[in-house]
Amino acid sequence: MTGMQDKPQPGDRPLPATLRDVARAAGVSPATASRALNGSSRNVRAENVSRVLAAAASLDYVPHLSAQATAKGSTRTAALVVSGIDDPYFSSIAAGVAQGADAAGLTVTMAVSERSPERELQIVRTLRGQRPRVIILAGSRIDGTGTREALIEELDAYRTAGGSVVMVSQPDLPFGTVSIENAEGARQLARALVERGYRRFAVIWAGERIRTSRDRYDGFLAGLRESGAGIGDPLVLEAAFTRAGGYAAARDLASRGLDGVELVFAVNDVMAIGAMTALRDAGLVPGEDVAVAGFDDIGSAVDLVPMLTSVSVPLHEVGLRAMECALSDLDAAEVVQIPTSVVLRDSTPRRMPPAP
Amino acid sequence: MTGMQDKPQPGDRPLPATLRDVARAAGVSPATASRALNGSSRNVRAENVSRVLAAAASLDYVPHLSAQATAKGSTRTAALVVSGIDDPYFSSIAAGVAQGADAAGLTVTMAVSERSPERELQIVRTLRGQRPRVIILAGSRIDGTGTREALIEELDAYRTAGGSVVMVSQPDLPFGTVSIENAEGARQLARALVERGYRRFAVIWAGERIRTSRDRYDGFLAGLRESGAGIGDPLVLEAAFTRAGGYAAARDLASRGLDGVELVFAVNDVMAIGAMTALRDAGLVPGEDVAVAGFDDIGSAVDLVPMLTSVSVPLHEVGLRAMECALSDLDAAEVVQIPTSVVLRDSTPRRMPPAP
DNA sequence: TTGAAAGCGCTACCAA
DNA sequence: TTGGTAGCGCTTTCAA
Repeated sequence: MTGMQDKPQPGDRPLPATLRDVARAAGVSPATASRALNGSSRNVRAENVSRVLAAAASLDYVPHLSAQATAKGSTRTAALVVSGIDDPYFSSIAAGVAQGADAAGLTVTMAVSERSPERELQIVRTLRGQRPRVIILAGSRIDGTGTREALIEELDAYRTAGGSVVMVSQPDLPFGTVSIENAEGARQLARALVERGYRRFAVIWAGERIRTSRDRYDGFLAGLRESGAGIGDPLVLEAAFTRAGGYAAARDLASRGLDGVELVFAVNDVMAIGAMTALRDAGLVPGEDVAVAGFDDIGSAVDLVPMLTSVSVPLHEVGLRAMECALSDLDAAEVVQIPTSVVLRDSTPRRMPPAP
Repeated sequence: MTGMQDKPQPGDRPLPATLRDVARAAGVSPATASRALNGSSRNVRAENVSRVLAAAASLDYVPHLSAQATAKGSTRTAALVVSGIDDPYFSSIAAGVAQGADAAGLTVTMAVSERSPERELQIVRTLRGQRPRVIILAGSRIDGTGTREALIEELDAYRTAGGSVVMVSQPDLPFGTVSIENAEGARQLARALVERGYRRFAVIWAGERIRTSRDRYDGFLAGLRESGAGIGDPLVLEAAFTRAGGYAAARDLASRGLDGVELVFAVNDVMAIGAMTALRDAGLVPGEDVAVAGFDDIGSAVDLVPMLTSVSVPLHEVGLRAMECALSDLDAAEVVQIPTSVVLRDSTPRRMPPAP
């Protein structure tokens, strides 16, 4: 014992400063301090404003956002739900969302559903408790899981309470949607490929229950059929909606000697990338022995060999627009169409017609 | 006018149900309702628990997290700061963090600093107001920006208030750190490459001010020097810490005819990928005309042609461990080392010694 | 322009 | 085991 006092020194503040501390230090009431810090500071005497600001600075005051939220009844946060963040598709969208949120002064909370509709539903439920200003759902809808109605109900309740909901690429739900022209993009891709001379196609998709997968598949098929006669229905391979899925499907195809397929269309780029690697692993040269095309035009498409033909989707913009839609409080079921465009590259070289 | 009443119907609840509503519906006090819903429900009669639960369910009650947070003085959130989310390095870490947060029942809020230290500082400040349980900083430190002290001060205040801070790969700050063995990994890579027969190197880095860049560069240099005589100092190219940076640097190198360089080491994979594309665009074949190596071993390294030699960093695990460290409240400046390992692939084939 | 006071929705203490 | 009550930190009437 040295006789030293344990009593905190005057400047010792173990606890973060509260608004009351600031008010006291500035010699004003908490009400005035509050007004000076955010409220329309028009009605606070300039001198007091600076006193409060100075006090806040010297006390290292940081407003307690939760307290603010309870008092005001609203937060400054946006919630984003993705299937998986380590996927170029979602991380690009997330980047756009983050940018939009930042511009609007919102904090973004992110949740990962791991492609499970049940998990997604549970996430939305938790999110509701957070009272975010907006909820953006970017994961692709999966049909027939029985969670659809529950999800709609949950989101409806959220919206009724004043929140705004925006879906990315799921126009069949009754909410504002940033919709990617999946079918149309795939259709144009098919036509462009036929024009390049391809006739025998394989499509790697993720089944009809994944909305995005189905739309792109349907569009591709439509494009082929429109292209006139001489084009048989494509060989259809179902696989997981991931790189691994694309790899597995293409490996199987290769092991069967390609079945005469000239071009493999995978319904997204990561699947296409997996497919290209699988083909190479099977001793085939993508772009020469068999062409490959994808969808999304993720950034790395141009770093592949051969560069990947794809359908360009401005993913970053999709995220940004989703945020903007949410904030501009558009009509419930409004749909913003994001156009896509075909980008032909070396993975689908022009094909010489076979000798007659 | 139809004479219909505007008065809300009995079951009409435009506002979200509050705990009081639930309590009332269950015929208990708010205190009991609160206990039934979360508090150690040991001391609530079973019958009341079920009454409350039923009432909550029927009213679609979702607890107001902000209110909870103000009352309890603590939240269930974790904050993650990254340089940019659409970068495989950060999105993999983010995935790990998200998984860890999920396991701990935390919500994660994500902020993007766009590689600006000022922005990062400002983000941390805002984050503090959120009172998250943990803050994880994953962006690489940039020296000499004058924000270092301010950042430390901010984080210290946060920690004093009970939060826990974990940095990813920035062991020079006085906080818990998940440290990647950057120097050691690069050193071993250099040795392995020398062993494969390479002698003339170029290094594409992002300058000494970016800590990660410097550590990897230093390690690589050390590895070369240890490898004995006959190895000149590498050609050094500085570029942005991005794919575009790698592209630009390699383009310049190629336009100078490679200057005799046999292998280009880029201090991260995205730079290496950009470099490979630049070399190809210049008519060179990576892996044949010039070898390329990167660092991080991001997932797509095996989808490149040639497959990219790299130093493997378990990024997902890094994120997960960061979360775990934060939650296990380890000593302030504890450092968890994440080992790295060299992965040799086709982009650096064994090199035949030149004819004597 | 200002301050007192009454909340916001929830938790936690203290008696009962 | 329960309910009353006093907060948590902030905002926002309502008077002064």
